[in-house]
Amino acid sequence: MLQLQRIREQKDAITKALKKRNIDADAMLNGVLHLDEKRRAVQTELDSTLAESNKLSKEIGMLFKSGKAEEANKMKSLTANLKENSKKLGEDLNGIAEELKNLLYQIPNVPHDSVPAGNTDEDNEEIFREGDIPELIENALPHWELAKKHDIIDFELGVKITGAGFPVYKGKGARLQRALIAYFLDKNTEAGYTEIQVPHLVNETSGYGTGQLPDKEGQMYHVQADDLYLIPTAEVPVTNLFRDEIVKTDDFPITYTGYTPCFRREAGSYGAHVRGLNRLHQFDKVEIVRVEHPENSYAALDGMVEHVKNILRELKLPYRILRLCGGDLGFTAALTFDFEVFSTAQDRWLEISSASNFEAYQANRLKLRFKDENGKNQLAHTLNGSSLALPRVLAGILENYQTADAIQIPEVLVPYCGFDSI
RNA sequence: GGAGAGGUGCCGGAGUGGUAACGGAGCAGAUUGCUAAUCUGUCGACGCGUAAGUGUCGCAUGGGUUCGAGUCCCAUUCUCUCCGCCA
Repeated sequence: MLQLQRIREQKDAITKALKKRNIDADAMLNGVLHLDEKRRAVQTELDSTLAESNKLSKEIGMLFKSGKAEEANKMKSLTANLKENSKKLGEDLNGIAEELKNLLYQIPNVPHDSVPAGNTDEDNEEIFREGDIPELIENALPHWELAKKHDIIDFELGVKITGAGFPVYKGKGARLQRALIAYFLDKNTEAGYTEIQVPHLVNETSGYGTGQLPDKEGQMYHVQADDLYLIPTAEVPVTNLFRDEIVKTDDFPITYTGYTPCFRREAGSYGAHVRGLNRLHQFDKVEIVRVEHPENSYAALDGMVEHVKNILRELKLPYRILRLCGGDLGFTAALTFDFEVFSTAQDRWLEISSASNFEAYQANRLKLRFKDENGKNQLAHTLNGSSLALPRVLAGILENYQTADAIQIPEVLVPYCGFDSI
């Protein structure tokens, strides 16, 4: 969430920036400022009430110690009023703080200056494009038909044992999944990211820490018996490793990579665009997460973008990079670059990676801080990106590498697969 | 799942109703050719104050009892040990 101090100091600028998300935040921000003022007034009053009653208690203690029980008992009566007041003020303070917090939870991150205004993905700004779109054979097939033809993914079987959106990978298909995971992890560790394995279920606090809660409550699978959530992305457990931490400046940059399955309810999706691998309830992803000094976070984001470019180059997939517009930007992000691979057989772009800088928005919820040169605690910046999400990479490979009777395996993956065609 | 023990600051660790010892780490300042050592201070959150300062809160979490709670009571939660079950 946004820092109160920032709202106090830059309210107008924030309102203006949030317009790029098509949000009129003026009323909410005024509400925040109003509650903040109220909260501080109540706290000041509560503090002085408590200070007085602490003082009296101390005196009573001294009197008892020196045997003056009668005087002490007399003083006790003085505390009754204070006690009543402080109880009431305490309740007020809690109520106001709660209200303030709930309001702050509803305000999304402030978009970076470079974020274009816009409503939908059509307003995203293409900033880079690379790779040749291959000439496909005649009667080229979309990946779901290729998957069936070569018997490497069985969607019906997944429906049988779980439901739609839970594919079963078979034979070379399964091996290719494993190969992609290993390849991505190797590329990331080569680039300096530390490989990590994290739990696939998280508690509620973690969900709040990275901002999935309360904003996306209905999008996560919730295990009610144990009140745990299946992770929608490794971002949640990995970033939450640093919840309530004060890191050292020397620790920067903190860089992790991890493979996890991701679980998303995708309530509300339908139609042709969710066919095959395009949108799933369970999919695999290798994620990169960084914790950075605020001064470096945008350079780090550029670094992540370069890193993902390299991988796509090696895979020889045609891709483009988009700067997301305000309307398409995630709730917690300040700036996001999406990577899209061109799916030749479907004749459309598929999002396969997304790299974002959250600035201090997540860190504020996480209480993830570092000590600056003056010994003051400051919020760090968090970033993450996929490198990469498997299903659409797989879709891109299947479609773009198809031949009349086989699918070629990209050269860099051959050592990981142990075969060069399907 | 059953029984027991426990959770104190960055770490270790004392503290059975009178307002968080002590040790160590880190940081800052002082001091001494250097390294090191020594001394002093500091350590989380939120207020008030231009500032120096100063107040409140923080002993797993949330309540309660009390003039006063780390300490007593209730609930929740996590960890450890033993038993059971088990990849």
